[in-house]
Amino acid sequence: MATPDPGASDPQTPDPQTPDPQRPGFLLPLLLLAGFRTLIDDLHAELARQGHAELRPLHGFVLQAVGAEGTTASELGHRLGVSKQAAGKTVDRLVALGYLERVDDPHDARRKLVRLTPHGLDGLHRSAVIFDELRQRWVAILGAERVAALEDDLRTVTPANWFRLDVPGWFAG
Amino acid sequence: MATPDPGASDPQTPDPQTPDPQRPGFLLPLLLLAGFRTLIDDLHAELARQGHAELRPLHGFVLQAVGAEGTTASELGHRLGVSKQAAGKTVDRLVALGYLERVDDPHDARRKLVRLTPHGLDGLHRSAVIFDELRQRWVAILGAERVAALEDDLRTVTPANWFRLDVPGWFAG
DNA sequence: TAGCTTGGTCAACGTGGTTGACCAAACCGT
DNA sequence: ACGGTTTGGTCAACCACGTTGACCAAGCTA
Repeated sequence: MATPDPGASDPQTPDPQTPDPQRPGFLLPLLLLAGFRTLIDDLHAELARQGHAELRPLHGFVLQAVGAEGTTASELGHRLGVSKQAAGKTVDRLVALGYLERVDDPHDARRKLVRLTPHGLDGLHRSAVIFDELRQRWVAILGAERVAALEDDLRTVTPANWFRLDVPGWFAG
Repeated sequence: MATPDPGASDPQTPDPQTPDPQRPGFLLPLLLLAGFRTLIDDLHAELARQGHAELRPLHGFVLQAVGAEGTTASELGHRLGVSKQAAGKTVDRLVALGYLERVDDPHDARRKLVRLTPHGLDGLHRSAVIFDELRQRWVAILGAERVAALEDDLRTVTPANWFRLDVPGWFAG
């Protein structure tokens, strides 16, 4: 690593030229990511202001996936599209933060129910409210039709199974 | 293709079927993320088909950020919005994969230029082509005006500095 | 009862990020 | 010319989030 590498001559290009034409395809994913991250960043800035500074970007979706009724780690992994081990580790972290709790299932000694604590329920409700406010901010800027069209268009070009809408608990509370 | 989902995206239509009030704000970030990930997944499926199975989702943007002229790890971190250490580790991985190379800067013994190898250039060009094709696929589904409107709207609601358009090398080929 | 399936956990590892510390080279003001 | 500051790169430790594979206890079923 410390050995200098000879042979590199004339890497200097004082004239920054753009040889290729514009690639519009590169912008689309960036804009989608920017829109997503803008919402997420604003959400967590506001959540931190409201006493939930510990919540990481992913956690809100996990709380949403757990839902008011609770689930198991395996089912949670299925809902989130990750392995049960990954879901279990995420649950561990949220338990340590006080957002989730594990309780034994009296009907099945293998299962351990994952439930929202009051703190977790509070965070989930606040997330929903803040997301609604952020969407309203977009509506105020773009107009309701444009935002609705944006959502409709994205729903159209997105595989239907992306959201696992078949799984109960999503987007219902 | 577009499955009409009554009440899911229209806050003006009351849907007595759902117990809780609709939280439209939750859908917006998910749809944006779904659109982004759909593009990225399709890109990498196609890249793998074209001999770039090793490229991970992030790497295309890194290659784009490096650009044809090359940069340093610090500058790369600035462009990507991460620390110079993180950028350095990402460069390490891409060097190991044969997409980037490090050469000493003869004008400044501290700097180590990061440049695309021919393999990296090939991957970058293929990414650009595939992204363009994916955007064309969206245009075929939604129409050119809707896709353009979607991009315009996202640009409007996104902080201007998100893309670091001031930094040379971005989106210029 | 025997055997398969399911839910949870542990271990090892990979990727992508962070801070803090440190060093050498470059820059700059006296 | 010297000495202090800035800059570029690296190392180390750590964290979040994901993967496979192995394993075990409990439940289900032929």
